[in-house]
Amino acid sequence: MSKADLKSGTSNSAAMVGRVAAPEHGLGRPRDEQIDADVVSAVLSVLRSKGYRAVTIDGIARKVGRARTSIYRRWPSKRHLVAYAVVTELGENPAADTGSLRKDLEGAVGTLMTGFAGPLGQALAGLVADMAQDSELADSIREEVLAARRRSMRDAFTRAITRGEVRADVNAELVLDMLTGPFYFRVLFGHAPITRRMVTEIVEYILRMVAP
Amino acid sequence: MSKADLKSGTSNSAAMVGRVAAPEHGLGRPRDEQIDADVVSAVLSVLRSKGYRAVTIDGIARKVGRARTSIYRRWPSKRHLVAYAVVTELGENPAADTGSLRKDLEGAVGTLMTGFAGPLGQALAGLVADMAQDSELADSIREEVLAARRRSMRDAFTRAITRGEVRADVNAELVLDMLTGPFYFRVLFGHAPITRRMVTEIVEYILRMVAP
DNA sequence: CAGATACGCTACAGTACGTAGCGTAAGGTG
DNA sequence: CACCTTACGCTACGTACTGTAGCGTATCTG
Repeated sequence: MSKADLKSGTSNSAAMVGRVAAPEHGLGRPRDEQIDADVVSAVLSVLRSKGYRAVTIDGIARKVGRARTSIYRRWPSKRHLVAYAVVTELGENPAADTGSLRKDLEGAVGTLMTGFAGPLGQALAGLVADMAQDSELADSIREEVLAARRRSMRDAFTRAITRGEVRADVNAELVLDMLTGPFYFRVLFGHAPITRRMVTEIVEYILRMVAP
Repeated sequence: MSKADLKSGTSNSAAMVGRVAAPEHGLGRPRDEQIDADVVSAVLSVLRSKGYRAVTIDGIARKVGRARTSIYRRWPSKRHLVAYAVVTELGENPAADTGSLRKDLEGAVGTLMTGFAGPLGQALAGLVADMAQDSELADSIREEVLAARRRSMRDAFTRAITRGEVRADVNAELVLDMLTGPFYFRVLFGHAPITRRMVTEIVEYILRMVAP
């Protein structure tokens, strides 16, 4: 599945975080791909250093030395742009299968932690607010930020169940939320730090919880 | 501790979600308390029906038939107003002590769930975004929305430890985040519903996890 | 009565959003 | 080569909301 095929308000089937598509018949002056790359990296840079609110279309345009309209040609709004930038940087999430539930989970949760240390962590609060008023964007973000990780972790549990390491009747959705929810919770509310130790500790607790 | 003693940007010691204080010497025309009440209830009503973004100072003022300036006289900004309204409606959180850890937790988590079904649930995403760029407001909200509940739950665990129902070496902060984080997670991302069954189930899982 | 503050009103300055129109640039196709 | 089409940069709008300021009037205390 490639990115970049979600038109302004026209979702086809699966919600996606994407750019406005360029025409397909190949006529006319082609898009300057450099602009896409520069804009995305400028957004990530501003996110890191000053947070979501500091990202403005005008500011990004000036930063990359382009016209505001060139940005609106690609993304219908600021929230789409930020979502796209963050998802692009997150990249794919390979579903690890180490044969050990503990290692599978530590891997998945570890990459989550790493992601939260970057622009995603800075952007998340703003994106969550945008999700609350744009259900289509909400679908996209749930799909591209949450779903892939959840699938791989769910699979890890399934494998562990067949190996007999985990009770067969666990509520996987709830367990996944207990496993990852605390990271989202902490990054959004800032009441406690997110550490590497937290990763091993929470996995330890989850394992104890789901043991037969 | 009474509300209403946090001036525009001047916090005294403990961060609070409050109004701008009226003068104390009793001179001059007194504030019309009716305005405070009307404004707060209008905010809660708009939160319920249309969400955080739909709350605008101008809209609230027109809805209660008052001048915008009368609102700014009481709250320095929209985010303070919304935070105040939500916290006011949440009310106090009595730390239950039923003698049973299970019941203590089900009670505390149950009221959290109930709160999320109301205006707080609608406001949370917006408030989280505001917290990210206003550290003073973040302190206030952490204190008034999270801290009281956490304290009472922490106490419940402490009592359970002395009764020998819970391992003495549990990481209370982490366990609390595993207990409540999933609710925040779901209300903010909407990937799964928050149900009454979820309350009993998550408490069940937590109990299994912290058992000696 | 004088002093002090609240209230409503109007006006303003600022920020950001997203849209529209136009001249020019840069590719394809006949 | 002319022609079509689209991208780009620019300028100008229109909209929405924020938060502040000044002023006349209302309402309290002493």
